[in-house]
Amino acid sequence: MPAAVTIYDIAEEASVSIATVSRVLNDHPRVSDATRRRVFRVAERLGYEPHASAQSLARQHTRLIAAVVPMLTSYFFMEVIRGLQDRLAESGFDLLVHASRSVEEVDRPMERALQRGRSDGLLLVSTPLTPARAIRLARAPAPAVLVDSFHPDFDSVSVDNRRGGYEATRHLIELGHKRVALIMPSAASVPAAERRAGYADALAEANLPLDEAIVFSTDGESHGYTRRAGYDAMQRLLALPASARPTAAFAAADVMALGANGAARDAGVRVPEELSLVGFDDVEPSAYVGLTTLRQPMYEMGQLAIAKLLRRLREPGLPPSHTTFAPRLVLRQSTAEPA
Amino acid sequence: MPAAVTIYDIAEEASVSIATVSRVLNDHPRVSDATRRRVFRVAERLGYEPHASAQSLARQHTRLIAAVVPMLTSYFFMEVIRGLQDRLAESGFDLLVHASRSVEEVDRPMERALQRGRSDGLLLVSTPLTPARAIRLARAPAPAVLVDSFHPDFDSVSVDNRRGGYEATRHLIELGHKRVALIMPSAASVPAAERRAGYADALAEANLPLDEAIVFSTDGESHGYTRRAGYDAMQRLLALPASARPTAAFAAADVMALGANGAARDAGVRVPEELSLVGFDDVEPSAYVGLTTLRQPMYEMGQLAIAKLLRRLREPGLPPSHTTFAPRLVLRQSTAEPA
DNA sequence: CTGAAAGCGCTAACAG
DNA sequence: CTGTTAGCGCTTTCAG
Repeated sequence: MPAAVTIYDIAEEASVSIATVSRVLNDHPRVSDATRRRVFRVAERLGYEPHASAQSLARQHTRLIAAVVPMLTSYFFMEVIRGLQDRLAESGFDLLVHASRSVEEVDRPMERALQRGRSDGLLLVSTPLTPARAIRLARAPAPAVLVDSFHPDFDSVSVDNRRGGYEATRHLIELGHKRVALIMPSAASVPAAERRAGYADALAEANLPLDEAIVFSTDGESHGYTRRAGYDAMQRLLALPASARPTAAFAAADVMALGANGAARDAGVRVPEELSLVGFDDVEPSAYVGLTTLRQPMYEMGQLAIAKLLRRLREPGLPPSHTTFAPRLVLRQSTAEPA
Repeated sequence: MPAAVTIYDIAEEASVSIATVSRVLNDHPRVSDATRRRVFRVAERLGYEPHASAQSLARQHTRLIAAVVPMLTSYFFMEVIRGLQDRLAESGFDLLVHASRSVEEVDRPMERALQRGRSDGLLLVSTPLTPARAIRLARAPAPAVLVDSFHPDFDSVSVDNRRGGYEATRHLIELGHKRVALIMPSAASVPAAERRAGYADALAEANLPLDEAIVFSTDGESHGYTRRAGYDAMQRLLALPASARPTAAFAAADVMALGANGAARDAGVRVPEELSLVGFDDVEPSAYVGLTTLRQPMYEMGQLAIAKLLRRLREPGLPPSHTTFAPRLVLRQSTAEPA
């Protein structure tokens, strides 16, 4: 590898000082057109490119945005990240991705992302802001924006989970279902708990009882947002005596709905003829399978999150800005009137 | 934000020089246990953390690995990235992700990733190495490894596409199909062209003619790796007169197979009863849909790619190392004997 | 075992 | 308009 060319080399070749070189490279106004051109030509000829670390150190910022994301593999995060990327591409910032295996293990990557000189701003995705984390974030030099979670002190972008849970359940009730089950991940997941509250709202509004016997919640790693957990829950549901069996189910996450759908199919129970099913998220496979669900605008959430972060980088003094999207009911083929 | 603490602060508090502080922080052996302890305690108390850019500049490396990936959104890439991440997590390196909208637009992100002082190594995913790119990479200070593409001069990890295409087609032929269509993205895509070659191999081996009328290839953006393109291809296939219609199809990518499957369903053609279908990749939705396909070990490919890169960082002189995985036939419900 | 000092490559006053 | 000179925060000889 040929010795890297620095501004000193350019300065020498162009017979100017390094200060001048730096000026033209950062197109500072106070430079004569003649030298400007000369320096540019030399830089070009030598194939100069600035040294990122040196610039970061001198400028005291990195042009890097860090995203901390649990379980990178899920469709939800893919979409969010796609939104981030697209919005970021126009901005000259690059993306540093810190993934963790679960929501619990997010602190280490977060710590790394927060390290001095690592990045200019932080995106915390789907990570509940515990008091400890809030304190840590508050005294960090870089601003943070929350995606899919909320805290009064920080910019955030999220979705109205309670309302989504309500609409999912109401849709089922309006179709005529009197007994609708809830399949959900661990109640320790804040969004899940909110969706459950919405479920309860809809039931109450329709004067339907909330029967804990048909609320299937899952614990374990990744808060139970898995196809497997949905599959198991549906098996339990189908094991209920005919008299007690619900005619519909709201799964508080599409992955779970997909698993539940698989369990129904394996048990020979037809969806929606014998059982209606609605999910939450609208991840890609849901379209293939024809799952009715509540759509979160994941891509837009990612875009907006970056917009907010860039804005705050520009104007640090702004009060925290919160945006809550309304989830939208996407009607497909997994729901129908009860038999 | 409180003024950041530097090694100067620690040095002062601990009454030593910054050189000593630096030594204990990098656990250099030649330091007395007494001062070592003292410095550590002060650093701890002050909540010191090193400045990433300053370290990078002084050390002349970043502990960052850059991955350049087209169409980040696809499941294939997410799995690869998950492999990268998991293997990376143990290593102390962080991941810088550069995404582009398509294979063509990969040069800009690649350029950024290659900038001096940006990262220590590069992962080029699913990007054909044109001569120009090969030259660029060869004179870059950072080593690169290719994932899902090949070039003799660089480490690479890929899959035997030709063999996969061969096995997919042979599977269909062995079931008794005499007329099997090929649904593929643009032939400009190298992996697609290889899979097509495998398709031709299997046909030739069985003394079956290769009928260009039932080879449906797609052009356009993202090389046609889309659900839509698969859908359209299947529509064209189904529009063929009954006598000319194939009884099976090999789609050279799962996304396309999924789209094709949708088109069949929409046309009332049952899979596999009336038409067998096999895909390539084994992305997640394929399992939901029951698609028979050829699996690429995406996660493992990602892991291995990082392993190779870290290895090369350690031993730059090594000759290029190439690994080719054999795709594995995953039997599901989309293939059967012809009616 | 420890300190002084010279960088790493670039930016940004401050003079002129 | 341009050059000199301090840094940015850390690592690493080189002496001692």
